[in-house]
Amino acid sequence: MKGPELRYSTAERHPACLSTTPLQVQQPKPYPLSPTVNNDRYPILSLINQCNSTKQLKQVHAQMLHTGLFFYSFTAGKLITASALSPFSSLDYARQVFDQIPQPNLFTWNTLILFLQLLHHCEHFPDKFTFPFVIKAASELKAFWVGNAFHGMAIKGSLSSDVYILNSLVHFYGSCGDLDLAYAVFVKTLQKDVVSWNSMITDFAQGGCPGEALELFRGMEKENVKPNDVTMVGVLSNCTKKLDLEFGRWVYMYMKCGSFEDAKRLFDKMQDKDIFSWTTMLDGCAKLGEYDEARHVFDAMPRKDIAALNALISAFEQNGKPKEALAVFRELQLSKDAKPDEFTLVCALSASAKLGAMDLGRWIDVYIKKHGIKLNCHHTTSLIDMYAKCGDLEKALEVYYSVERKDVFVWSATIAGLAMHGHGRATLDLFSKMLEAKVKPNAVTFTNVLCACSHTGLVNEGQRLFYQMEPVYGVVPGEKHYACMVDMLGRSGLLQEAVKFIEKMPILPTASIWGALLGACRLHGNIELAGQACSRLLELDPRNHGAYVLLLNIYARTGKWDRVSGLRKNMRDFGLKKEPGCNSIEVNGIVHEFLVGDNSHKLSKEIYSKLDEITAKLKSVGYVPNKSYLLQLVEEEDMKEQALNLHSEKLAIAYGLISMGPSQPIRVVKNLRVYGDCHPVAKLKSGLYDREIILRDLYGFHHFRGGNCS
DNA sequence: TTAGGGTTAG
Repeated sequence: MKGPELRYSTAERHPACLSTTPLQVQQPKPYPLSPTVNNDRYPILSLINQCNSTKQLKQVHAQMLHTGLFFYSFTAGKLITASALSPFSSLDYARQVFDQIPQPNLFTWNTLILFLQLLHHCEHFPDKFTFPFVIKAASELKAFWVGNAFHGMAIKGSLSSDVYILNSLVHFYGSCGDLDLAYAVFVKTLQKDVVSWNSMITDFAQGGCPGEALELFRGMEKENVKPNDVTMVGVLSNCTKKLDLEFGRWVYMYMKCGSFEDAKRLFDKMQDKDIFSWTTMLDGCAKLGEYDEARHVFDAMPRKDIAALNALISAFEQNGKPKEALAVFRELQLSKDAKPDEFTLVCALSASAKLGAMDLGRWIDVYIKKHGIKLNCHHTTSLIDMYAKCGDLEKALEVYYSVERKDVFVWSATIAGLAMHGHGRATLDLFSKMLEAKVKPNAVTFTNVLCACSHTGLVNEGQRLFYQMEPVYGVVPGEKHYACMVDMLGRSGLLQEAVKFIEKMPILPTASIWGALLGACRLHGNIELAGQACSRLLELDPRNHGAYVLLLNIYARTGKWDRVSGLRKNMRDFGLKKEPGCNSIEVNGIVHEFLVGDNSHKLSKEIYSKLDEITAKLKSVGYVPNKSYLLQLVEEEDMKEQALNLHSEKLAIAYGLISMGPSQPIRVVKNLRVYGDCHPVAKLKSGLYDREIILRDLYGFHHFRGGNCS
């Protein structure tokens, strides 16, 4: 909200404002233009410089409004500087210019306006205490020309060796994105203090030059400047924010056991570290995968607030550890010190979605309603995602219909929900509605839509959309989209088209693209092409277990036993092991996990006797295990698993049958693909026990009801 | 007087 009475409130209270006739004071000459900013790129700047009357300036002003240049802070800033500091200056006009700038930061603008008034009305030249303030204001506004002019004025006022002013300028040029100028000022600072180093390090870190930041970080050590918490927090949080993990890990190692007096100890020794520093440290450790260290930091925190808890929960949640995330959430639920806030709820919902923990998800939904928390788009998206991933598409759609505000995240989550439940047409319809609502789709939206087309055989529609992505919607197709297209063509049997598509792609094929082709070959039994795709896939991803197994199968089937033994040797050499199949089921808000042949559950005995009962029942209705699945599996482990009827999903379903009420649907989440005879068996079970069974695997949902699969 | 800083979704 902006209003004139607010905007000028500070300025109008200034005694100088009582004067009606502006004083004419000698103005400093404009500082020469920075050599790194090209005047040709902004011809308007030359025009501004050439003006020698307010009338001319007004003409330029009008032109800037017309072309939109007025709405860039540095061109607008230049206009303000020109109108306020030029020989024909008029502060009233500068104010008018200021008045037209949309949503200015009131405080910083007021600082500048006050400064300009000071220049107009005060007979003393601003001193070394004035400049850091106004340069800071210019930094916040990223008003290059304004700050640049201050730089010139400071030089003119013989203040250019003051370390405070120089440090401010380093920060200023950095925040305007001019690292060269920032560095030039930094180098010229003769008596650098820790703030000088920190400013420049931060400029580099935020300006996308982590290498230079690190170099400087080392430079501090050489110069015997002791880094402080600002150094550490700045460097570490910048690299984790950008997920520049290599850099982050480097810094982390440096901190942990590095040569420079051990920065970790520095952190431990810091006297005045506040909760921000602690949380940054915690977040940094967690994001770098040092969970034990993160937990350690968390436990050592003298005071923990909700943000610290959130940092821990979200770090677990986003690094494939949803179970650990929910464990922390449970601690929070039990503790009286802190209450979950909107961040916590979003993280916990997301973790519930990943685990298929619908009881907890529903609890959060109720919590939100009970506490009258107004849904924002983050909540809405997470709720839709949670219900969809827990298998309750109706509930997900209910949330979607219940909210008015829908951003691209909300739309994309709903589209993804429809897609994962196999509703291709509905996905496309929703996508059209999204366009009608004038919400611009992004890369993720397209991945979801293309995925739906691929899974439901809507090849023409998918292709049409894919080729519209860039020209119509301005979304450049990425690896995932190309992989979707390969999957779409391959799945529908157009294997040669898929190969041609890969050859013509403007990007180099990645492992996931060969993986998509491989999947299609498996589906359509094209052994020759599968062999080629496998080889390419293994070149790029030599540790891909699935590709090895498939290639082994191909060689075994075609009798190429020498190759089989060669591959087996490779696998042993690489120490490759299959990712263990794991199924989870949530009962009364607790997620139980089962591995193959698992007997660690406390009700293991009951589960296995239930399994026997199920097997007997299945036999009695004439079920015969399909041995053909065995032929597809070369690995002994898989054979054993299959032969012993101990697939982990079977254990999970058996547990569901003994522990849940007869009307409750059994929801099982599998970390891999549902395969073998588990699908037909689950179908039979849903009929025999009159239970709804919902199986989620890596690729989507299988709903079983009354002996049928949707 | 100057530098920095924590947690959220598809």
